[in-house]
Amino acid sequence: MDPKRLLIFRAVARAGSISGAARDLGWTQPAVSQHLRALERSVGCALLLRGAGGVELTEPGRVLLVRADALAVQLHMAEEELADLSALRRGRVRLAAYPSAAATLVPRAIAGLRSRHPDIDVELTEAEPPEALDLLNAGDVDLAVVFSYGDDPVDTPGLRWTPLAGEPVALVVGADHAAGRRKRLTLRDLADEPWIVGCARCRAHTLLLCADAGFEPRVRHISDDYVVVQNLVAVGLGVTLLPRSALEAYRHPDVTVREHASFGTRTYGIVHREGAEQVPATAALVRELSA
Amino acid sequence: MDPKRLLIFRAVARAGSISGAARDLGWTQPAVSQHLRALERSVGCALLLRGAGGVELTEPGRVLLVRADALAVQLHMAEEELADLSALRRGRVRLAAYPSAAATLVPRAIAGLRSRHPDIDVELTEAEPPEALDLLNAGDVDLAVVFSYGDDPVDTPGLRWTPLAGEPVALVVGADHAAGRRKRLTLRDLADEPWIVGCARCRAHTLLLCADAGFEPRVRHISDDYVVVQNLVAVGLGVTLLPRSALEAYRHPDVTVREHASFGTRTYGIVHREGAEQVPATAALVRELSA
DNA sequence: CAGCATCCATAACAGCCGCTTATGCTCTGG
DNA sequence: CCAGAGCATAAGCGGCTGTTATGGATGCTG
Repeated sequence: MDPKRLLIFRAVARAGSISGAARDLGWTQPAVSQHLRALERSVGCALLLRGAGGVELTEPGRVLLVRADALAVQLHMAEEELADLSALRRGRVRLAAYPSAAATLVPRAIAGLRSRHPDIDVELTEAEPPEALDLLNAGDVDLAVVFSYGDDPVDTPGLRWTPLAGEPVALVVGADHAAGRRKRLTLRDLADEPWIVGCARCRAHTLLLCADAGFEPRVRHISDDYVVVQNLVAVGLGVTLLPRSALEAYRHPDVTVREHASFGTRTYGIVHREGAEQVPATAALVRELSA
Repeated sequence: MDPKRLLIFRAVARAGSISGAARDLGWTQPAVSQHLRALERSVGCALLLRGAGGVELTEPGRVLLVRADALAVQLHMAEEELADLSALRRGRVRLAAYPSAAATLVPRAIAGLRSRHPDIDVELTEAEPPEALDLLNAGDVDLAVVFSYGDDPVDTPGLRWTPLAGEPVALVVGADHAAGRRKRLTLRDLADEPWIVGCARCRAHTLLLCADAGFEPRVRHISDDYVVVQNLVAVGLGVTLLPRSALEAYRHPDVTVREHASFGTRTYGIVHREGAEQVPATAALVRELSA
């Protein structure tokens, strides 16, 4: 049974005549008449009695009308819901972000989105870039904020990487460390210090920079957590490199921070599945994050 | 939004891939692919993310799927219900019948219908022919059992009259009436008796027959009710003409009944709106009544 | 009571939707 | 690295789905 014909039948029942339904539908009368004939043939019994002055439903017709109404309701609700989603009157985005972004960039973006579109829900999951990409691939999130040190962080096909901005990486030493008082501080100056590194990517970046500077750092502590790392530095247990956003999110009073081009930059950006940018709520959050 | 495309979308979501849905639908993959594109264009956002190995729903897609499922349910229920109606597994017929038919022919037909199709409901309204035709025209009943004295009882266009059978009309006199003992009894013999007549049609028939017999009857009592009429006759308050079915429905012990060709015949039959014979339950009852 | 308006059905026709075939691309897995 | 599976696109064609044209039946109305 063709649902389109069911809706035409409904229009006829509603209008009380075939001609009336045709006017309502913006069609000609024979078009409606033919559809009705086809519908009656497909269901095998008369749905309406033709008489002068209009039509009247038979018992099967009345039964069918109930279903046709329900069908129209579902269709209408579907249109309404999608219109809401498209107009950002409601929606949901599942976002993954690494900790320091989750503490700085992301809250600002969510607040901006909420002010413009109060009924868009954002579900945030904190995850380091590799894990965030896994979540994306598994379909557990729609969007991920990740960082990279220059290279393309995405290796899986089907994912799209959009870099947003670079942030300088800073050298962090204890506040009472002698190096902190130097006018020009280079990595080389800290070749003999114990080093603290973070996740695999950050660790690789540190090792690379140090190698360029001509030494191999002694890695004493490992932690992803920029609060932990700064506390270690603050009490003199080592030195480290941290991107600006981590220091923006949390700044221990007893550390000294030095930015310099030689410490490199970290790029952060957005990753989403191909096509996800077509989803209104996701696109809206992307705009907020890009702003 | 085209409901057909909604169902195609549902098939894709269900199959997990466009190719799979195409196989389920017995179509080729591009056909489904094109419908999806059209659907996504019409709703204005991506409904599914294409990836190697299949597709995955977006948030709008998941929302839409709920509606598509509901739509499919309604469509399926509509098909089921109409199939039931067509197969006479359920249904309803509203029937009007004049009293003596309602007491004889109709109960037999309803019983026959019930034995064959237990879930067809028959709603009986007792009504004399003119009123029955009004009920038909007003759409309050689907079928009417009416009688006539030879002429076509239907004057309204859009109604179809199907005579079923004729039944002899009998002369009814009191059991102790002298006329009852005559070998050959004619109307002429009762020219001086008080007469009892029924409804307008029956009355006209009686007057016509008497006029043919050469006299004008003195109409003393008027009643549609064949029990009332026979009781009047039984106590000697008059004579009357009654069709055989009225005497089959009720036969007072103290009346004498004489059938003769000269008393005429009454034809009973069925009237329904044009097209109503296409309604399964109505057609089934018509068959029972005609049997 | 004729005449007109309304309603429905049918026939014939035309355009476009909708499905097919054909082809190319990407990604996966052995 | 080469099938195998999945999806997109282009092009073509058949048939569905509209249209116009016409006729019959009913009912209102002057």
